[in-house]
Amino acid sequence: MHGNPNLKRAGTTGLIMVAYWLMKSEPHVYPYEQLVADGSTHWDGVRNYQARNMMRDDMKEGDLVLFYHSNFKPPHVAGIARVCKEGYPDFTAQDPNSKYFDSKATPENPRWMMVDIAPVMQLEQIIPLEDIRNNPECEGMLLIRKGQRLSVQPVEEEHFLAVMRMANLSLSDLS
DNA sequence: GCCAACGTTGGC
DNA sequence: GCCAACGTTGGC
Repeated sequence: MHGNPNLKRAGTTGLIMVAYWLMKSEPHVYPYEQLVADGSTHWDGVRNYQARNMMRDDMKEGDLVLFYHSNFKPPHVAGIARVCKEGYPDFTAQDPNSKYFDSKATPENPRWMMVDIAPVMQLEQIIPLEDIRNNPECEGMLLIRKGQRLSVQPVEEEHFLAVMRMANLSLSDLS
């Protein structure tokens, strides 16, 4: 039960092993601009076991993240982020004053986990969901699978690179 | 605002 | 362990 056996962590540069993710945020709640203003943030409030498991087991420091704005017209990728702190307990689950409070979460069994992310680059032009859906290079991407609603999801390298190309970016632009 | 898809809960 | 009911997600 440890780690995702399907997760590829192939080294793009041959030196640094990076995996890719997509994280959804509602811009009315927490937009990419806020991540830039904050410098980094803890990704609290995820209450889905699949997403939790990925944050707990699979997301590593330096992994790259497509920061996605959901519940917005149009829904879109707004920027690139990176994981800057690996999985640790989501303390909001143990805070009775938090809207994410979960009475089953304890210090011994925190139940929910989170990672920290930091901004890497805001896209000069957002990439709308529809453009991703219409891009043959993005075929098979979880984001555009019917019924898919995971707020944290793995992204294959070829798909990450395809989205980057849509933004006229390459990996070297991120360093 | 609608609603399909999905995850969780809880009775049995 | 099944599954109906319910709540949430999130595109449209």
